[in-house]
Amino acid sequence: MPPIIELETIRRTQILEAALQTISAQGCANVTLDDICRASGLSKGGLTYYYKSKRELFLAAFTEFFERIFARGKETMDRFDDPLEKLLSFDWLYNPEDPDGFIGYPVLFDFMSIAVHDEEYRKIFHDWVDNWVVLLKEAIVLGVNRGMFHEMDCESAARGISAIYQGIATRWFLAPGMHSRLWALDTLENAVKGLLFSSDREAGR
Amino acid sequence: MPPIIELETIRRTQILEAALQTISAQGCANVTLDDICRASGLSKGGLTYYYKSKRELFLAAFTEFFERIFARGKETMDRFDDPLEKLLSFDWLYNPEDPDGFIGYPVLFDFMSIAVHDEEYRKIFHDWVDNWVVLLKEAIVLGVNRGMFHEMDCESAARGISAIYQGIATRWFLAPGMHSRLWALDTLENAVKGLLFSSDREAGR
DNA sequence: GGGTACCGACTGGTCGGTCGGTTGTTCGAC
DNA sequence: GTCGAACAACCGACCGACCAGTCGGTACCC
Repeated sequence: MPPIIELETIRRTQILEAALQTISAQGCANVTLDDICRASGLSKGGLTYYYKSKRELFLAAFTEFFERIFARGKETMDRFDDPLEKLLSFDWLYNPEDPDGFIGYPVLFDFMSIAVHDEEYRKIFHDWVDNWVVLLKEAIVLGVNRGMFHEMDCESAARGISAIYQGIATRWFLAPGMHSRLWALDTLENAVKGLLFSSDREAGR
Repeated sequence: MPPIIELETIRRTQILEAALQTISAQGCANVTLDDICRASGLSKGGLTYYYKSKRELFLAAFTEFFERIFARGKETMDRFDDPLEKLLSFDWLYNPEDPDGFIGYPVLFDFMSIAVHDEEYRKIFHDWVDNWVVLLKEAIVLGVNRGMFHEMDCESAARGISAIYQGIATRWFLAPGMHSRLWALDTLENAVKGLLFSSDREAGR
């Protein structure tokens, strides 16, 4: 009788989880394979059995990370019906109590600094951004169709909102003493409204 | 007769320049002292003579970097009289031809990913952000005094504008194919106007 | 007995830091 | 005026720590 869940699946998620935790806590540059072995409860040989190289493991870990964050975002967004509320539903990003979100920042920063010099990493980043854009764009189109927002280049606006989220998040996370959760939410709302309700905005990019 | 410029000053800037170029091109994690030696034209011994450790050298390089960028921003901003124009004067950030700005992105990304796990780095980041905030806040206060913007918490708004700049810049740099210069400028303008002209914005944070 | 899953000692390469040495310059003693 | 001591500026071979990847083994199952 085969096991209900593939052992391989268990091990791989176990390893990726350990990798993400370790990367988040120590930063990519300071993570050794031995660290991940310790965190995952496997030996070096065991690790190598599932991931042939450090690079392969890291790429898998980051991919897993982006999938998780995106799933979380989509899930939260789907809870709202109002387009504007959908677009502002990512306040869990600015919640230090939130385990998913908070652990993610160090991972994201590490990822981006690597992506600068690495084509394959950059590709993952692009895909991730594109996923967000599709999601946000749907909400914007919905708002336009309902007459809440005026006509606009919805994709550009979606990219803008996504970028603004990240900019605010960066400050909020790296300098929390000076940037409160309230500041983050307030700034986000006004900036997003600036994109959606600006009177002189044209449809062209 | 002593030399007109201190030799030490020449060497130190020579080394820091080499370090920044190398970091920008290869990424912190891939930079060795030998790389910087090669780039600066000094030997390992010569390097060590001026900077006792890799960490000390890197901290000095990053500090130098932040000073340069800030000086550049201030200089550009001072050219304008109109407060709104001042606040939108950083379009050189979104110019791939600009040597200062463009080389800076990889450096900034590297810096932030280290700052996550390093108190001393984080301190430098905080100071840098604070400098920007002071600068932007002055322009906002000016606008409020002239009656162009309504009353608001000028510091919060300054922090918001600064964060938005960075968010847009991040996307523009890391995924240039999907985020044109025009998109960056357009998004920036609307988001900033959202902060400055929002009707329901209160003075409290 | 062959295959899957895993172990952990070992190795080879890399890199930050060290250190003995060299060159050139200044300056006081004679 | 010159000798040499002291020092600043710099060189580059070397060392030792660290670490990714390897590989011969083991245990268990079919």
